[in-house]
Amino acid sequence: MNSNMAEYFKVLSDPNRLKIVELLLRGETCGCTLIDKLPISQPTLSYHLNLLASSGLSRQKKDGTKIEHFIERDKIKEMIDYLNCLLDEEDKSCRL
Amino acid sequence: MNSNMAEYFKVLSDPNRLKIVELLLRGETCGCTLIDKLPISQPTLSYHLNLLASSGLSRQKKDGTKIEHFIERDKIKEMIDYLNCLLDEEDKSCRL
DNA sequence: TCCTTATATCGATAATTATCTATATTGATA
DNA sequence: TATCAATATAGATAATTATCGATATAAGGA
Repeated sequence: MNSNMAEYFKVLSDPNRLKIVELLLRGETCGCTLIDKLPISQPTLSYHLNLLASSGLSRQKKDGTKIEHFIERDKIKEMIDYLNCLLDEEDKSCRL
Repeated sequence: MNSNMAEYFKVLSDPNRLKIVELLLRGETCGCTLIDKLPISQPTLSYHLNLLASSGLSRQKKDGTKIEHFIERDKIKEMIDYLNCLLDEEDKSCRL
């Protein structure tokens, strides 16, 4: 169960990337609007958005010259399940 | 709310450190027993255990020559709350 | 007091990371 | 086709990170 977890946590471990995740989950979809809300350059934003996608935590959809980004909510849920599992002393089926 | 989150995620983002957290939550308390279950040297283990404590995710208690380590379960709960908050579109009180 | 066990510190290092500027590519539109 | 907007790539870099071996410290027990 924890196979990908360290990697997922790593994705959320950078403040700017975490902010990006928050914004994507609050309605933003486009790098072109994210860029104005972050203290980073466009190439750096591109780097983060790619990292997000290649970790599997987001999915991309091309729309003309734009790219729409969507957080994979199920992956966040997996993280929540994992953490609950960590805290759960009873559930032996909770394979770590 | 997300003030410490990136840092907490960073603590869990290293596979060996995550394993340490799992072991501490499954009954281990001592570096001296952890060391046999991890593919790292004693100084590296010491480094991770210190990082864990200085992030606030664990607490230490001296016991003679040993040191007992305890995960702060409330901090893990905070992480769960934060992630739930991320996914929750309704709750406006969920300040990110 | 010496030995043993647990832990910490030092110094070094290879790898990774987040960042930048400059430039290229891609696709839509005037 | 020339231009513009969005994104990507290249190349460089400073900072951070996880790791090690060697050694030091601290505390308990024979």
